[in-house]
Amino acid sequence: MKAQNTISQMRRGILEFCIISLLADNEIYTAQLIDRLKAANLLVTDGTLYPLLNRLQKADILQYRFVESESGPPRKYYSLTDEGHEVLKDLDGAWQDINGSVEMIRRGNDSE
Amino acid sequence: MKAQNTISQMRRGILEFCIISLLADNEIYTAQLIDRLKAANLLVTDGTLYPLLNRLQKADILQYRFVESESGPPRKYYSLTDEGHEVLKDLDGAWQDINGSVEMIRRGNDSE
DNA sequence: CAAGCTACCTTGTAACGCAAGGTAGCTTGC
DNA sequence: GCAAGCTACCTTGCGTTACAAGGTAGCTTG
Repeated sequence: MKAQNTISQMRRGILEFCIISLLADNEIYTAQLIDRLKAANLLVTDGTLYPLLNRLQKADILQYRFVESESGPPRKYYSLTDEGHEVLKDLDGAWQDINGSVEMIRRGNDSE
Repeated sequence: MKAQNTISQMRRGILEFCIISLLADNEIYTAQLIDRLKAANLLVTDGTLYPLLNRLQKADILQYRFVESESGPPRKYYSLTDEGHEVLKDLDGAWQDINGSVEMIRRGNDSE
């Protein structure tokens, strides 16, 4: 299917947005994040996620704390910083704008 | 603004989709395409567009014909191939799925 | 104390958008 | 009839990113 490349690209673009959204009100760690994304049909591997989380953390958008597990090594639980919440607001607005743009383009064609 | 990188990434992902959508019912050339995208708040330069159009054409999604201009060099007017229309259907479905995923993630947070 | 699981991280590859620079057809002014 | 300038198309080099594959180390279990 030739659309596949394009579709994964569309997904890529919103991955960061989804992660930040998921962390807005929850303190979760990587494996949970992957599960949540999977539940929303956004497949990701941990090799994608770890660099991304580190990048966002260095950008002061995310913070984490180590939490010891009952069965295994400690986990990094991530949450948004204050700045992260600001960024989320911006992204939310941007998402709605983009949505509007796409709707405009899709509808524009039908009438022309 | 730290959200800017992420926002351009979101836009990138849908650029190809928007281009294919714009060509669905119109035969247009590059400069017009840029104008249409600009009208929908999606800024692009021609350096981005030409390689993209060539790629889509090689993938049999787009076709073009040269049309002589009244004032200047001839223009490549692009349109969708039959396969391009198929791809568009797929992309349209994928877009709605992604939209659903994002909505699910955005709402999921409010209630948890 | 060894085997196995879980969690975190790194490296190498390929794709892409974009800025900058380049080529060539066509018109306009002299 | 030719030089200057505009328009349209295309290429190159760079930085960023997702992803697959491979690696390290804590913790539990027999």
